[in-house]
Amino acid sequence: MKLPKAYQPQQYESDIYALWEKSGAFRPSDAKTSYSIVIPPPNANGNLHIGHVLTGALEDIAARFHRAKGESVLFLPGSDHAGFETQSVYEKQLAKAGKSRFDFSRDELYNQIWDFVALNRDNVQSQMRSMGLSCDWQHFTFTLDSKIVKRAFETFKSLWDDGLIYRGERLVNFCTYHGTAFADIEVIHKEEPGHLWYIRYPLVGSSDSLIVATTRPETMLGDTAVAVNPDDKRYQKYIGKTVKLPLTNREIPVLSDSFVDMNFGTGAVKITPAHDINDFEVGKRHDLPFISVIDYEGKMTNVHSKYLGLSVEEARKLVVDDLKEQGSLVKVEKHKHSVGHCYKCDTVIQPLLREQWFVDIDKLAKEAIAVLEKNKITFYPEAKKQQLISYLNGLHDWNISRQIAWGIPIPAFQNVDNPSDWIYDESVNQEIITIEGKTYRRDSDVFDTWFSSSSWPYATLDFPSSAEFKKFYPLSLMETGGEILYPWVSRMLMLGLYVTKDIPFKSVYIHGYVMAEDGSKMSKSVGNVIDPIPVIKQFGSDAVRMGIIWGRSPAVNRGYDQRRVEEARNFCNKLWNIARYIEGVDSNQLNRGETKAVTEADNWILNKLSVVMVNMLSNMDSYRFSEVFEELYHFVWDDFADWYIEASKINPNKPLLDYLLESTLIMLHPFAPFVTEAIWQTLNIDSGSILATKTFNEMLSYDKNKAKQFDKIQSLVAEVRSTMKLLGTNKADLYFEDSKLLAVNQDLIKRLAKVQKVNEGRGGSLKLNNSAFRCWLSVDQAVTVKYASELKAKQVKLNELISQLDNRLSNKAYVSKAPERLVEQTKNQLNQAKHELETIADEILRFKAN
RNA sequence: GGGUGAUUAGCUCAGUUGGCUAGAGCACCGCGUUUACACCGCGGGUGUCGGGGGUUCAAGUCCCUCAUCACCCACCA
Repeated sequence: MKLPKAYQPQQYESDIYALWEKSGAFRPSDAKTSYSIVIPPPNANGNLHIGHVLTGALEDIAARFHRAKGESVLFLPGSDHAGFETQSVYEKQLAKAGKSRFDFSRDELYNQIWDFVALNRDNVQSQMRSMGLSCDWQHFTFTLDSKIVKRAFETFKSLWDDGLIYRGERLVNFCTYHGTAFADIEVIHKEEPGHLWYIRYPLVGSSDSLIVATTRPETMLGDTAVAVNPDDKRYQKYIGKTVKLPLTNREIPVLSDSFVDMNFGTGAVKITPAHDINDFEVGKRHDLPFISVIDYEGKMTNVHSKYLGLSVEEARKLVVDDLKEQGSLVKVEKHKHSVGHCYKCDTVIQPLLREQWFVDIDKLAKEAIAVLEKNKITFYPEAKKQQLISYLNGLHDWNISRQIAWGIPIPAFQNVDNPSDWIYDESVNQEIITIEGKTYRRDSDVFDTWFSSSSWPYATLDFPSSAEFKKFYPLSLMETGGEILYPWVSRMLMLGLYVTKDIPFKSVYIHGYVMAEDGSKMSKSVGNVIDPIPVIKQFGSDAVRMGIIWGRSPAVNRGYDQRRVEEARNFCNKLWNIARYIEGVDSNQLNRGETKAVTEADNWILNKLSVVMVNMLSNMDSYRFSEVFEELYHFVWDDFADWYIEASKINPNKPLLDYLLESTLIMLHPFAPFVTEAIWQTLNIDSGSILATKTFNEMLSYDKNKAKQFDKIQSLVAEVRSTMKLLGTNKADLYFEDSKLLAVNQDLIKRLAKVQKVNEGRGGSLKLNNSAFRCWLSVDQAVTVKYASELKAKQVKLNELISQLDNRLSNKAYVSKAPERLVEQTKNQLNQAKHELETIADEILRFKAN
């Protein structure tokens, strides 16, 4: 025997992966039909976690499945520089060494992070190999590779040329700790308890005053107006008047704007255009001055010297104290409100004025929505499509400037003598350039990561003219997690449509999260992140993959469950032992040479196999990974091992066993690539070939009637088994009458049903009533008493069923409206139940007579 | 404030266009050692499909409503 008793994954996995790579098994073939997946690149800065097994396994299953269908598959791996994410990780390291980013220039920092990332990149790749991912490593792409950078530049340029990019001074979400701006989506809003301060603003030239309510009193130092609703009768007389801003000498206008909610606070709102997004809009509409009173470090600026340089919190306290002292503070209420925080360091995000590059989103979003509404892209689950549409509908212009070092520099230069003169230039390795005698300075900012990664589906394929782009674009599948539906999927769609004039992918599959075992979210700070590598070492890569995808539906979060992994490990071993059994079957047995079905069982298993194959093809088309796996699992374990192999011990058909094993290995390979290949190689099935490149077997023909005969044998066996268990005996003989099928299969039934003898002819004291045959069991008189009570219970149940079926059939509406086959089926059931009931009634009478 | 999803066996969850007496794995109970496998085999399920209402011949599945939980989005000063 070449196969040892149990499958030991550790002994095979790395050799097998090396074999695959060496043989070029993962290179796209020449086949015309193509299938493509580009991996959502994991961060290059750390380790993969167990969630990556889910995403990787799903992609790999799809890739291997399509390879087995004979398609040319491109499964492209990559890793992500992950701009700000990675910089924060690196900054934490710096902090440990007692340094900070301010100790270095941006270029120095960039180079350091480059080295830091390079250390980790191989690690991630080797982890992906451990998971068995069948990626084409020759296509490996890093998000700072020149083709990705070049694509970002060109996209920026064409957006600029088309007037879809502008530089503007707008309010941005600014983290004063990290010193950079964020897109709206990167800000985490939290509901927090706060206060509502009511402040009196006296009218100029009158003893009257207006009272405004605010949650951020310190920003009053930057107020440039007070606004009321034009329909608010209380305040109409004040519109156009002027109030005096307390704590300052400034006088500011009272104006009307319909954005003001008459029912909130006092109905009069202080307007701080430089520090509040609504106020900013009001300021623009009414042409107000913009006074920044908070700087990029979160300190007070442009204010009276007593507040200058204070933090926002300190200033708030002092302003409130001063207002109180002045008598301007009318009252304070407790108030819950939503506050934006940096998603990385939790610092309160300040809306600050800053010049940034913005993408005008309107047209891009509209086109994306149109494509979605026309169902050009299939979503799994479908609900995600509608969510994406809603998101796109509410999208604001997109700030793509980041004030960090780690990222792709923005290829724009500013005229040092004329700040409004910006030009596009790709010489970003220079800080200063001279063109036509004018000196320009490079924008020191870098692109938002999502701006460059939006091109991932086509930049990786060398858009626009490569053969690969033509063959593999749009991608067949974008498989990713729900957390990046908005930041990434939406942008790949918008910019993909803009750049390539085509959808970037045909399907989007959103997986759920692998939660911790108790159902909570895995997080580094809680320390409940599961590292897949030790689990793979313990149970094998296949077991972890199958254990994780098993029973998971798209977009449903679910805890990691090690028991599933153990079960999957057992399943690998089951498969191993099926192979081991077949290996040991004497090849000089019957039917040597010709692969065809002979017995009822042979036909039956071929029928099962073809049903599984058909279902697999259709279910994989709609990415029902778990259903496909579960069906294969039950085919292998229940049908193949428990029934067919057991039956084949009576009538061995070695060529058919070989065929079944081969077909099963091919079908299961996408789910369990290592163990299937290990068996394939060890037994040298199909001399020297590699399973990973095999296509599905042709289905053998079989006789459906013969297959059905085995169903009958199966149910007889099941009835004998359960009856004997019920009686608590393992010693019984089976008698039968009038059945050629049973006569031929006496040995088989004896073995499967575990009776002592099978005899043709009348005999035995206990009639079986479920099966399609006239059969009796001979058992001791003593145990039949127990059986009688069981029969009575069965009688009750059958009566219930019969009346149910009777009712259904006497319902005219059912008979006339339900499909014919259902009505027919119901009739058959009724007849069968009645027949069974009669048999049981006879038996009960007989027992009474005894 | 808006939106989405969930609620099915002790546990974790399937159940696609409505259609067999609603399933899987685990757990649990019993029996078992036979040409592979104890990481095994055989047998064992009385579930108000969250509550209520509706549509239909037929509802776990479609509609309405209520309850609970989870997540997402949002500029109420």
